[in-house]
Amino acid sequence: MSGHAVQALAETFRVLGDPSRVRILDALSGGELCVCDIAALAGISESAVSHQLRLLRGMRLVRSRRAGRLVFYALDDQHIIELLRQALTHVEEQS
Amino acid sequence: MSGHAVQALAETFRVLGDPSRVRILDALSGGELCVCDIAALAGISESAVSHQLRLLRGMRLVRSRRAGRLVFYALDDQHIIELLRQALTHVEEQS
DNA sequence: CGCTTATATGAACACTTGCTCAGATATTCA
DNA sequence: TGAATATCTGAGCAAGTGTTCATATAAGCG
Repeated sequence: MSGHAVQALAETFRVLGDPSRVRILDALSGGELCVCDIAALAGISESAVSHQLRLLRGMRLVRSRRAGRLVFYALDDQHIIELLRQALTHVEEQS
Repeated sequence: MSGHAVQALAETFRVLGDPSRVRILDALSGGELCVCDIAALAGISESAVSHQLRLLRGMRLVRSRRAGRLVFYALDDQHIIELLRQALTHVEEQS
């Protein structure tokens, strides 16, 4: 495996390796949501959600769309959701 | 998704979210190796490898077997390798 | 037993991370 | 325009992370 591939792999997993981001992505797996609804569903402050969304947007895992005062976010990387799903079956089998 | 599942998912991804650990798991994907060979293949100091191997062993991702002065490590979780493989195709398609 | 080699371990340190808080920006509506 | 609402942003901080270094443990061998 090339050094670049190692870095990219680790970076991908690192983004998924945080409970808040997992919650956010899970919330978005049901469809587009505005920031305040993500915050409510994930149980995180709106500021913290906003910070994380910026990170996720930077990594092209989510995309945003403004509608008036609201900004809607949606998943923008089907592979990531596949990874989440596969890992979920893993942790469920494990315990 | 339950709170426990979120925690378990994030923990699983967090372990994979470090270049050294990715390199170690990649080295082991070819089969059982002793600590010094893992260190040489992954390009990490033996001490650092030992620390990471303890973590990986604690999470049941690898298992160890002593043979004289050597300790051989091997992958102990096929799901994790599947995750690595799937993520690898992801990062390759992405760029 | 002493010497050597392989691995494990603990402390210390630099660096990163995710949060909160305060304030900025953007948009709508009266 | 001014007030209200939604989101974003930067600074600061407490907690966590991965490494190195020194040392400990374990096993083989003379």
